[in-house]
Amino acid sequence: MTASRRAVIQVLSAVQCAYSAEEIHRRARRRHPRLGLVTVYRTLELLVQQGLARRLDLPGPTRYEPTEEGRHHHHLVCLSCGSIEPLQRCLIEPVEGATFGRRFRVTGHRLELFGYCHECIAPA
Amino acid sequence: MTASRRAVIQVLSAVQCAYSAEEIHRRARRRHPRLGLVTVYRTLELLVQQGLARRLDLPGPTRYEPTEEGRHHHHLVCLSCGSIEPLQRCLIEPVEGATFGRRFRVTGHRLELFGYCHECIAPA
DNA sequence: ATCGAAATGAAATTTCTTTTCATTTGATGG
DNA sequence: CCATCAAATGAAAAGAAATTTCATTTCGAT
Repeated sequence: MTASRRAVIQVLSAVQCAYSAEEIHRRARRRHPRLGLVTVYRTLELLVQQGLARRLDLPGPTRYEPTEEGRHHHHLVCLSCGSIEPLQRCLIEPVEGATFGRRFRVTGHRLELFGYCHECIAPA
Repeated sequence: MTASRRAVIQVLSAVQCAYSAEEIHRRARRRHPRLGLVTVYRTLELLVQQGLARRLDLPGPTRYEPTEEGRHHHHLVCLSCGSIEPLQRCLIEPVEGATFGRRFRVTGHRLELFGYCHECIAPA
């Protein structure tokens, strides 16, 4: 456990929803200025493999968020401005552990709802 | 309507599930060999905006598929080999048109199930 | 056929991510 | 407390995916 990792982990755990590696880098740098972006990528990769972070493939850069118990949520992605809001309710039937299709064993899921955020519906 | 677009549209409409721009390019080239990858990107973007294609952000390159009525489906993404299978059943409650969270208006959704495909569970 | 706007393709560029490699760090045992 | 050494780091370079630029071509309406 190095200072670099600690900085990344600290920032990520404070994230509620969907930060890009660059955003995490910018924030973690405040604590640890010599931190390289590469290390952020490597640490995030590590956390994903350990199940501590989730990776979100959305339009634009890959985003990450912590996988805290009891904080399962989905995402509302604005098609106009690209903003992302969490949606606490889970809208799907439990699928983890189930088997589908051609004997495909499910271990996780990801649901994104696309549409238009409040700002974009009613511009200031 | 140009020959290039026709080639891309023809290939895309034959796709059932999740092709990358490069794959579409390779196939469309068989009909129209001077077709550039750039035009494939541009045409796919156009089709997405017209609601004729759906864009899938998954690990790796962005994938595309036609949005044919009555063919709504989700994806089983193998975490081991990266293969993608369609899942015809829709597991979520209808959300199109509904409003969630901070007055977010939903127009579409995307569900991906992650896990391990038959091949990867029981290697040959 | 002719014209003009829209579309095209090649090349260059940008964005995001990963690899390489010399240097630094930190846990471990003396 | 310090020496050791594998693991981790960061800078630079490389690589993948997607976009922009711009001169040329194509389509379709005269």
